[in-house]
Amino acid sequence: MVRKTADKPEETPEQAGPLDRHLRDYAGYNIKRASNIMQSNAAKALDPYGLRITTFSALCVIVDNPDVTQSQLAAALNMERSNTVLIIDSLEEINLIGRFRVPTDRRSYALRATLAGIKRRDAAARALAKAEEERLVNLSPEERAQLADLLRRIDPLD
Amino acid sequence: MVRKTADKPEETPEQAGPLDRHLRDYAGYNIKRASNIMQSNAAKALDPYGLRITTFSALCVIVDNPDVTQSQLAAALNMERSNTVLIIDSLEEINLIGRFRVPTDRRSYALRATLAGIKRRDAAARALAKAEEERLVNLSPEERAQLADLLRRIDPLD
DNA sequence: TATTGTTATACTCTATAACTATA
DNA sequence: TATAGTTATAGAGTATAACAATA
Repeated sequence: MVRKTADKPEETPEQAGPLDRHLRDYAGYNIKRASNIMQSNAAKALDPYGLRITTFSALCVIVDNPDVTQSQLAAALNMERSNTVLIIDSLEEINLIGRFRVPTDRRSYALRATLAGIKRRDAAARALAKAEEERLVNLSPEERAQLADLLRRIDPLD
Repeated sequence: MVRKTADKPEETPEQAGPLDRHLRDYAGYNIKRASNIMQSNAAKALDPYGLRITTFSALCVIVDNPDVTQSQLAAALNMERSNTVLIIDSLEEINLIGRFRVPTDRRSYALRATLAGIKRRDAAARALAKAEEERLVNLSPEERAQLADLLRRIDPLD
């Protein structure tokens, strides 16, 4: 790799401002940065409960929707069916959920949370809500609702 | 793995609404979903220019800040120094940027975009802006500014 | 001692293709 | 044929530790 020497270092940048000033014009860049912060914050909050963001999300859907199938779960969380398998496996291994055969369609499994799963979800959900609360302290309730609304209009969800 | 049979399938869910209704109360969940959409949209827009999101972001910073160092770049993009290396490598391999030794501090490299790098950045930036425009068509200019402001208050940036 | 760039490594998330068993 | 779950695999992003060269 041939590397030359900087013979004429720029004394002042062409334009003032932060190094990423151009990127800040992109909604995707701002969303990604905020998302990274929220994700690492959430991961830290969930870790004491033995859950990652993906396993917590799946557990939430299963607790709230008894007998949901893996395909339905994948669709709800906007992920590939194949990627749900290991997530479900790890929740089943620690006895937070169970797979049950559906008599009327033996291809699919009905997923149900155990009592331990429900308790774990509830405790983790409270911890996560608290962690988000601390992180979003700069936003009023109205602003948080507004943020959710704007984001929903990027991702139609339903 | 012992799997039982669902002997009492729930006819109706405990509560109405989408499967992920509980998760939608979390800002992190909504941000992540919107972020995924913006990211895949951006990746598609940048692909024809031979750039990924990470290489485009780095190229942007280098074009706008001649002689930036790798450590400064890492700090600006909120990433680890070690992870900039391969990104810089790939930009250098296709001759969009160059590493130049700094006489006053021989530990660091000054990064500079080539003419081709500047042109590639400009073309890719236009394509990305257009792709975002299409994706954000449901948001007015005021709402986009508001979104950026709310996100910035989650990620203080400066 | 501290910093810059680097290498190696590992973990997670994501995406695709192909397989099986059932429908 | 089509669908549900599964397996294998690969790419990308992210994080940590340790090293050489330099300050």
